[in-house]
Amino acid sequence: MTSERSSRKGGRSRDPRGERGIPEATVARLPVYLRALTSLSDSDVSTASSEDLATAAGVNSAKLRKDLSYLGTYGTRGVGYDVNYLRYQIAREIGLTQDWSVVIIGIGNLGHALANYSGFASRGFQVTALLDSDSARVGEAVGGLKISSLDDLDAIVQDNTVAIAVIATPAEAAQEVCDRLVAAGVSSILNFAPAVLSVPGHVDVRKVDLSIELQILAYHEQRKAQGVLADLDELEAGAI
Amino acid sequence: MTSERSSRKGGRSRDPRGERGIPEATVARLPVYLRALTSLSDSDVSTASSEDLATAAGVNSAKLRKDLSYLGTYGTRGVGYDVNYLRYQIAREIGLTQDWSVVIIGIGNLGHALANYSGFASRGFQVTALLDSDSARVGEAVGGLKISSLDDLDAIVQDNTVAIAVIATPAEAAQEVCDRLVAAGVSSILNFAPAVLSVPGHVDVRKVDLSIELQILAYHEQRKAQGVLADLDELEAGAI
DNA sequence: ACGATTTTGTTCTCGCGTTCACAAACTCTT
DNA sequence: AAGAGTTTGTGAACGCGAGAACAAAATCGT
Ligand SMILES: NC(=O)c1ccc[n+]([C@@H]2O[C@H](COP(=O)([O-])OP(=O)(O)OC[C@H]3O[C@@H](n4cnc5c(N)ncnc54)[C@H](O)[C@@H]3O)[C@@H](O)[C@H]2O)c1
Ligand SMILES: NC(=O)c1ccc[n+]([C@@H]2O[C@H](COP(=O)([O-])OP(=O)(O)OC[C@H]3O[C@@H](n4cnc5c(N)ncnc54)[C@H](O)[C@@H]3O)[C@@H](O)[C@H]2O)c1
Repeated sequence: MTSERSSRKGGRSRDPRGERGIPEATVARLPVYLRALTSLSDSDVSTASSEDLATAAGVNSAKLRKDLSYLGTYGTRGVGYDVNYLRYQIAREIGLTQDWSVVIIGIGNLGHALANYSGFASRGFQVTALLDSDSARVGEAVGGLKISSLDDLDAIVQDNTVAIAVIATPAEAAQEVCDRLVAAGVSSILNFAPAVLSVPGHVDVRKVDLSIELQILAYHEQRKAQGVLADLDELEAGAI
Repeated sequence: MTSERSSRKGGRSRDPRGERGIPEATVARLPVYLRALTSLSDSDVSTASSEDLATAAGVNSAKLRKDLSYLGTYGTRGVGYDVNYLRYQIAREIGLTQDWSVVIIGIGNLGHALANYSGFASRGFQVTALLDSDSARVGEAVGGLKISSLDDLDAIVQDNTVAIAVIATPAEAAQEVCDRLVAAGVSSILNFAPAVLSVPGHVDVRKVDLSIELQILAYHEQRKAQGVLADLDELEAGAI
């Protein structure tokens, strides 16, 4: 969706190793369920039905039940799901029982916003380094961290066992930065630059592209407008 | 995708009006093709084959050809596509031959970055207003615009015939802001707040959720790590 | 003029994802 | 204890999207 699909072949179909895999579409929804469960838990709700959860997550309840069924049978028929128990199970499945170290490359407009964002830490993602190639920026403190030089990348990735990196550089620099990240051992990348990244098969790339989102909205908006015009034409043609 | 599907029923299947619709998955890729074409055009390439374009866009060439076939038959067999002609046709189809007026609500960390971003204007999206509820922020100039009060929303939307709004407020405020936008006549919303928005059927919502993206990466990362462990076990068990 | 070559547009097939619908399993009431 | 009422988990049907494969259409070389 909305985004570049993972480069690995998806699906729950038989793995070489025989492990059960969760469908990609389901993986993308689990975080939404997690958020809904956290919200319910904060309101001291201890049990919720698939209908309740589905409403909170903005999906249809059959889909939610099927999604959860890939994790195991954590519900009780006639009752529903234990909010805290299910929350833990989803968190475990996604891998949020451990903390993840994240580095951000390119501390410009967007990089600053990301570095100052508190919503990552609260979900188990610890920003451990900020990197920029601009020597004028190196040393500057942002969100409690000092900006490091890109030359320190290898050392930083090793020291913090970083698996996830965020690219917020201009598009021209994205592929080169990406290559250096991969060489340093990073195997998951979130890319904000409007560029197609090419990576080896074991590396996952996801992209966030605001211009594309706006263009998709524009397409539908244009269609709505055309519909209105067509309706007007029908009226003028005396179709009613 | 990465993102909340459009609320309208998708697909190219027969419309009540009988207009041909473009599949949602194709719509999401057209902007990528557009970017690739622009890049080729800037390098003075006048003709490109589906293979060339597919490589530049990071997709498979059969998929690209099929996508383009929904727009019309703009290629020449044995030759390829005229870069500028195709670029114009895609832009027209998406609705980029007109300019779109965009407003941003919530000018905090992220809102500032968006307001300062030049990449929107260059793709036909004109940011015409910045709104915030914090009276201390109203009047502040950001990226050549002054922040307006949320109370002026109705007037601003009317004056600029705004169809598209970007929500960058905290999650708690998102639904209320959304309701006000819809009431003012906005029918396309790009939501950055980690909240499920409920809107009437004629309004399109797309969401950009960084925490979800990171969690999806974490899931795959965890799986890779488990795979390595399993391999180690096999080794220890003398499987080789 | 014509065969070889290139490349598009489209048909066909397969697999994934969504949704419906219902039996199974649990609780609650009497 | 038994029947009524809930709610889960899943089998089955269906539609959309991806990709392989190929016929049709254009160019090029001779
Ligand atoms: N600002 C936004 O709201 C926004 C919105 C959508 C997309 N984007 C995209 O995000 C990216 C960043 O946008 P921005 O507005 O922050 O840009 P920016 O120019 O403000 O910041 C880019 C930063 O990257 C650094 N940089 C450049 N080359 C580098 C390299 N090789 N290695 C490391 N750092 C390098 C620069 O020094 C600068 O600090 C761009 O690709 C942009 O298209 C930004
Ligand atoms: N900063 C990031 O990098 C980042 C990343 C991912 C998601 N987000 C999400 O984006 C949203 C904004 O993040 P941020 O870091 O900019 O937060 P922020 O707190 O810096 O900014 C929020 C802004 O919204 C304004 N606001 C609050 N209520 C409002 C209302 N009812 N109407 C209009 N304006 C209102 C506030 O005055 C403030 O200026 C949040 O929902 C956040 O979760 C941010």
